[in-house]
Amino acid sequence: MQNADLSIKKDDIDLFENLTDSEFLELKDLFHYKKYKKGAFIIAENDMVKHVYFIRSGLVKLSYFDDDNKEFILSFAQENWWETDFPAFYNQTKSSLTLQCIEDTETYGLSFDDYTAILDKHSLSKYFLEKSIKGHIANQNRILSLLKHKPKEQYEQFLQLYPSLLQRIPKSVLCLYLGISRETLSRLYKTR
Amino acid sequence: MQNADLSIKKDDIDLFENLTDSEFLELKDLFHYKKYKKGAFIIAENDMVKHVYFIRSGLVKLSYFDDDNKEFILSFAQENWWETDFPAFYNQTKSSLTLQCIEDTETYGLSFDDYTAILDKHSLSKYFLEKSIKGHIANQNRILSLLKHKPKEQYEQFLQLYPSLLQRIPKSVLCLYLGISRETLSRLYKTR
DNA sequence: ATGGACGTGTGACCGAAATCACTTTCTTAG
DNA sequence: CTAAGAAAGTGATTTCGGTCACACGTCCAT
Repeated sequence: MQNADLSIKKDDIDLFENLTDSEFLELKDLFHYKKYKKGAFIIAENDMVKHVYFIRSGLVKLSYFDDDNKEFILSFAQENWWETDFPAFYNQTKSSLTLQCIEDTETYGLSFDDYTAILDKHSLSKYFLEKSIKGHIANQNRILSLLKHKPKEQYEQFLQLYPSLLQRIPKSVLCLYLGISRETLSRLYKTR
Repeated sequence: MQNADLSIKKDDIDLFENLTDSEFLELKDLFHYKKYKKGAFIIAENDMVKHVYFIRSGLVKLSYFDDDNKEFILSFAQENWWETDFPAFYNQTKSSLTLQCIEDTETYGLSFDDYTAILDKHSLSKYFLEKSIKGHIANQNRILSLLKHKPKEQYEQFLQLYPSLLQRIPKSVLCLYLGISRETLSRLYKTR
């Protein structure tokens, strides 16, 4: 009924938190709402990657598929994270990764052109820098965990860092993120 | 003889490229030059991490040592990269990582306070964002490589991405980055 | 020049985790 | 409610890469 229900609100994206009302009004129309069903692809392989996506609700996985179609999960992204195939997004080329929903997911897409256009405004680059640093730290933890290649420790680190995600991600998917086989993962949490 | 030789120049750090002369003059004294010998620690374990370091010349490694004092290398940083123990830097706490020189290295240190103070000036946050995104993409490539855990592929990817580094890094150090043993690494490039 | 530290190559052995094959349990759509 | 498919558990087997042990070469520093 009310159009207001469909339009973006100031508290839909944490990016808007520090903006004045007029700054918010200036930017709000650049963020395009879209809803995806569980299993749907936000980015499919070889898509042109025109947007970076803010996850408003739900859970997605960013994956690479090798020549044998074996899947490797680069990251999970949940509420309040920005995700996309960054190499493809930045170079405006076709994706070599896929972004697929593990749950029903709501996103706000921001196009590359709009992204670059607004970066200089209202300390948005500072906002994205903070997000990026957080991601960098998370990635370093992940790398360290992978370097040790002790399945048990990896599982336990994941358990410790993201306890809530454990319930939302099937074990058969988690193992693609941890880099261990489904079977070893299955054997892990019973022998203890 | 000449003081000028000791003071920072505009082309010492790519950060200054897009600044006017007056903007440069305003900032230049915040960057503290320091020279390290090969093997020296820029950050030792449990140091307070007060600075982020711009590598002007040389090569460093960012490492974690586990309880058995086994070393894992999170990243190499060479010319024109910024490096530090980011979790410790951002929280201004003691480092759990070490930053050690593989070669004689020249750095410009920027303190946390100065860093936060100048972020809002002259689109510096945009500069750091770009650096951060590049790091993010590099990290994702690394993660993917580690997930596959095929020593051969990992070595070849490193070879492809950083051919010049291969000559500068001892094999016994490279293996700590690739997450494979010195012996398997040694056997790799002969069987082909 | 020589001895020690360091980096590297190589063989033998072993074990942890991948793979394969199958069963059981849990979901979900009709 | 039930059938079909997805997810998860489990045993048997194999294999890749780690560990151990030792040899060899090179580069400084005394």
